Amino acid sequence: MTAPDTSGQLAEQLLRLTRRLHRAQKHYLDPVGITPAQSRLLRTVAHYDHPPRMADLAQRLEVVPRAVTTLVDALEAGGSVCRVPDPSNRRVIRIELTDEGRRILRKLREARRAAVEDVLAPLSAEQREQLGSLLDELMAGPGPAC
Amino acid sequence: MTAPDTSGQLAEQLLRLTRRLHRAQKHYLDPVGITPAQSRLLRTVAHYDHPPRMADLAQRLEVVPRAVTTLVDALEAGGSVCRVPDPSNRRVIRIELTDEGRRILRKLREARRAAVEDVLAPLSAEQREQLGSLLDELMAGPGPAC
DNA sequence: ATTCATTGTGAGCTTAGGTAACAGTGAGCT
DNA sequence: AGCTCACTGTTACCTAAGCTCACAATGAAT
Repeated sequence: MTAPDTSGQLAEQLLRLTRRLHRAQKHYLDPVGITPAQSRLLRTVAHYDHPPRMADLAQRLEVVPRAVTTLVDALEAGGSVCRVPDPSNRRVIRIELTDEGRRILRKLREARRAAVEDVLAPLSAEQREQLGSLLDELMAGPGPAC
Repeated sequence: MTAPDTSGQLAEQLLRLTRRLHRAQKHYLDPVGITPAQSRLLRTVAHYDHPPRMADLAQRLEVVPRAVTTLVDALEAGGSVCRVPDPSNRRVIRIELTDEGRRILRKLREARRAAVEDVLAPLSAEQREQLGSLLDELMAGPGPAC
C-alpha cells in the first residue's frame, strides 16, 4: 500500500481502461448484430490481400486456432464471410469476405469509432498520438514468450 | 484501409496489449491458485480501511453486484476472506481479509509484478511514467455514461 | 401500515478463450 | 509401393468472467 508499485498501478489502469473499451465496443456493436471478437476477426480478414487461412488468422489474432473456428462459424452464419477450400492444398480453408461482409465492415468501423471516441474522450489529439507511439513501441516486440 | 483511423488502431493496440497482460497475469497467478478477477477483488478489499460491503466492491470494480458474489464465494472457499454480517444493518455483508488473505496478497503482488514486467519490458522507466500519466488522465473522468 | 428502495443472492445465459483427441491431407523416405 | 511424420481444421468438453431477471430480507418513509 505504502509502496509506489507504479507498474502495478499502471496495469490496473490499463485493465480498467480496456474494460471500458470492451463495454463501449459491445454497446455500439450490439445493433449491428456482431460481437467484439467477431468484429476483430472480420477486420483482420479484411487486412489481407488474398483470403487468409484459418491458421493465419489464429496467429495474427494471437489466439489458438480452435477459437477462430467458432468465430468464423458465426460470421459465416451471418453471411459476412464464407469458407472456400483451397484447391492447391485440400487441408486449408480460405476465408473470403462477402459483399455483405464489406457492408457490415463499414457499419463496424463507424461503431468502433464511436466507441473509441467515448472512451478516449478525455485525451487531446497530441496525447492520443503520444499514447499511440508508446503502444506501438510496446507491441513491436515479438510478445512475451510466444 | 487507406484512411488513417488512428483512434481505431489505438484501440486495437490497447486491446492486444491487454490480452497479453491478461495472459501473463493468468500464467503467474496460476501457481498461487487464484484467478485474475479474484486477485483484483482481493487487492481491492485490501484498499479499504474498514471492511467494505459487497456493493462498495461492485462499484469500485465497475461490475454488477452479482459478479462480486461469485468472486467472494471463491475467495471465501480459499480462506482468504470471510463474510461478516454488519450488526448495524442486517442487509449488508462486510468482506474481511483474513491472515491467509494477507499472505496470499503478498504472493499476488509478486506474481503481478512479474507479469507486468513481462509485458511492459520494452518500455523504459520514463516511458512507463508517461504511459502512467496518460492513463491517469484518461481514467480520471467519471467514465463514459456510467 | 403500506409502500418503496437497498442489499445480496439463486438460476440461467453469453462471450471468449483453452485443451485434448481426431480425421484428412501433404511430404519425405527408404 | 508403403510408412511415418508434420500440418490443418474441427468435434467435444471445460473454464473464467460477466450479464439479466427474479426474489427474499431488510430498512426507510409516507
